[in-house]
Amino acid sequence: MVPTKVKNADTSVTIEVDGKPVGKASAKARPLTRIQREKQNVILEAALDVFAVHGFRGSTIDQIADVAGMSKPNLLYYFPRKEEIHRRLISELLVTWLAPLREMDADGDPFPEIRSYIRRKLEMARDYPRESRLFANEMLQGAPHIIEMIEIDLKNLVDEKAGVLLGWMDEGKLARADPYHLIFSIWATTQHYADFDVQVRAVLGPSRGGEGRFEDAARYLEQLFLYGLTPRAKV
Amino acid sequence: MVPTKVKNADTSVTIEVDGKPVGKASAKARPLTRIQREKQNVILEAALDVFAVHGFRGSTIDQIADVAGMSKPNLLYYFPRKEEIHRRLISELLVTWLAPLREMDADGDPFPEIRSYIRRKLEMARDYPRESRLFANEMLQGAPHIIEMIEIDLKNLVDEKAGVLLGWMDEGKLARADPYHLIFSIWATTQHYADFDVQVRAVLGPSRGGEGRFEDAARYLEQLFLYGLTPRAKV
DNA sequence: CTAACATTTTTCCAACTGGTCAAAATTCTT
DNA sequence: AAGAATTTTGACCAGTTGGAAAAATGTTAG
Repeated sequence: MVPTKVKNADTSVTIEVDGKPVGKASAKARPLTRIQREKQNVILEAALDVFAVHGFRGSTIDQIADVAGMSKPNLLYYFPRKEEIHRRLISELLVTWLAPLREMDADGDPFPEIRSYIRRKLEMARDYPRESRLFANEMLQGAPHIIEMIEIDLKNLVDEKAGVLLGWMDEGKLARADPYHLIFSIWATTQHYADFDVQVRAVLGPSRGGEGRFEDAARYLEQLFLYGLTPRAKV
Repeated sequence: MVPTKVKNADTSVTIEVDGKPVGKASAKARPLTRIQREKQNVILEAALDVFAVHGFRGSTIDQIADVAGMSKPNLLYYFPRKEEIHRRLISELLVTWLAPLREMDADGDPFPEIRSYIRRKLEMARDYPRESRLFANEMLQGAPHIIEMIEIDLKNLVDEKAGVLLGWMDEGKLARADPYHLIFSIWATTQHYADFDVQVRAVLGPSRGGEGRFEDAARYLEQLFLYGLTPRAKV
């Protein structure tokens, strides 16, 4: 009874015995060829385009293959199922997505730290809007594919950073406020510029809806998080 | 050549002449029967459930019919096409959605006004999360069905309210800040609790993720918008 | 150059999709 | 209670969808 290699192109090589899959065989997995690496990236790029707009169910393999410039069966040669593509995108995403928060440094001072956290998130909204929308789509659906990661990895990270924020508050360097909702409000206000981009642009109009809107947003948010909207004596 | 009534069940009765639709005939439209009103509502409810999670393309008539507890052809008797259902939901939505902002009163004082605007939006996130998600889904897709309404009605309303905010700033009752981004930040922070509900709950954990989260959010946001995060001497 | 492997294309399929239609069942009106 | 109108159902259809299989074509290490 000799195991049979069924496919190589996919990252996760499937091994069968008597026609039944017996799990990944990392030992047997060959290194990806040049073409495999390139094509997988092309596909993931295309899939990001499509999934970000239509969500998982609303996207079709045909659509993705079309954007990727290849035939559907050819695409399926690299990712044997639609879910596989989505899984890859989503899991890569979470790492990238949490990076800015990870960088928030307990040894720094709260305002520079929060300020640059907001900046980084805003830059991500500007430079990676598709990723933001992919994430938003997943959330809207109840995060079916990443709920455990959210409940464990994300929660742990946020718990830790909430602790950092509380520390700063104890030192009197930061106003006392719910650290969790503080983090939520940073997420919300920054990702809004990616997820609701159409609305933002439509409301700002042609004159103010250009690239400058991110600078305006950064300035405004900085003020909001620093001082709120209470008028101050003199600036 | 006598016009023929083709359907009555739909709100928009179609009249045909020689088999070609010649537009709505509000004159001929009979009042909806009891069953029609009831069933249409059942369908719209079900569709809201489904569309809010899966978006337009990702939702199927079968799914909606299933949730509505009727057969697909029966559902199609009331709404002859999928788009019709979606259109109805979306257009009803926009009216409801803008109501809280409309209520912001130029003659009031800025802080009570902004404060209750935030409360109202937060209540909507709590009580109408499906509507919020339907809206978010539409935005993520680039608002294909409501772009003109966004560009005209919404923009006009926001322009007007931005004027109100600027007025308050001129009077020195409100810190000078970009009024458009101010409004965006209220939208973002409040709708976040509907659209990213899973995440919020997962991060807060069972202890703090209960219904109380909306009260916590309200308290936090109030502080944020009022004073920001700069520590104040004494509360 | 060629055998072994990787890639691509062609063809196909079963399940699902949005939607039609006529007949049957129900409800309403008189 | 009967006839008319409305509502519901079941059978059906053409197009789309995710995916399988195999043949055809490319690529590359020896």
